[in-house]
Amino acid sequence: MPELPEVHGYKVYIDSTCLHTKITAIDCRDNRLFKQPAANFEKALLGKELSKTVRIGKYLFIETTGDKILVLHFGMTGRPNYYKSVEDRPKFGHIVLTFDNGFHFAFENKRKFGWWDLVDSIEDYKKEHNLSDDARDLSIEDFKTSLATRKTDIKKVLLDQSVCAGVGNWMADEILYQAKMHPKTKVESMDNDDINIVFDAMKKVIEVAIENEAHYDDFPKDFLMHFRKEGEKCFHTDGKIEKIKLGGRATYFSPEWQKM
DNA sequence: CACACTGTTCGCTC
DNA sequence: CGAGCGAACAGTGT
Repeated sequence: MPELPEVHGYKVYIDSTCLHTKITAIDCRDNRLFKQPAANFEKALLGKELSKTVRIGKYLFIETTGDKILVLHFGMTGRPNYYKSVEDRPKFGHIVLTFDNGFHFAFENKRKFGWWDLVDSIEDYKKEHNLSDDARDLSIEDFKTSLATRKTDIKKVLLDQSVCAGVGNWMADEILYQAKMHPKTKVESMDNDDINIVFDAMKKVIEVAIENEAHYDDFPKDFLMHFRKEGEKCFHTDGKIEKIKLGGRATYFSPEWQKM
């Protein structure tokens, strides 16, 4: 669920709610969501303020007035929720920060694949975890360099966070639909034009999704998201949408529209 | 009820 | 060392 456009929305949401207010409490119901001992988070956050957010792909870094930078990953089912009264704590709000204005920030995470970490440097973290530049800012040169050494299906490569950080399963399908390219196209078989087409489609999908605040219903009519389901009708060909497994993930595409 | 679903990480092979 | 692959992870929804 939360891919680049959603996490972008979460960043905007957090920027407009949680910054520049002192943190007075932190509560975590399940320490497995913490990549470090809970005491580290208390030490790094209590009495501090969140000051600035930086998003790279699906990772959200939150700088603080303390020494540490908070890293949030929403996993597959995460979202932020800023609320006023204690009884409004959302059901899956497993981690909650309380601010000295009385409001609370819940890190909702239904399936607990999300997590928090603490780091000293965003740049170091990006290097250690092999994250590319955010797909929204990625240059065509870097994209081409990444693809040059790859020998597998284009869809799998699009999902690689060291190639275009932020692209997830639905975006990869949408990018390839917009690019009229079969998801199993081998990267090594793609020529320069093919790569440019996929790159441009990626940029288009990102911007359209962000403009529409990742609200799929508002996407243009020719976007796969409206019929991304087995047996549905392709907007262009009226052919049926097919479902296959690629890299262990459900992949939807229109065989008549997307050629190898 | 068994399984699908989602993204990252780990362990393994080459 | 780096690419590629598949399993593991959690737990709700179907």
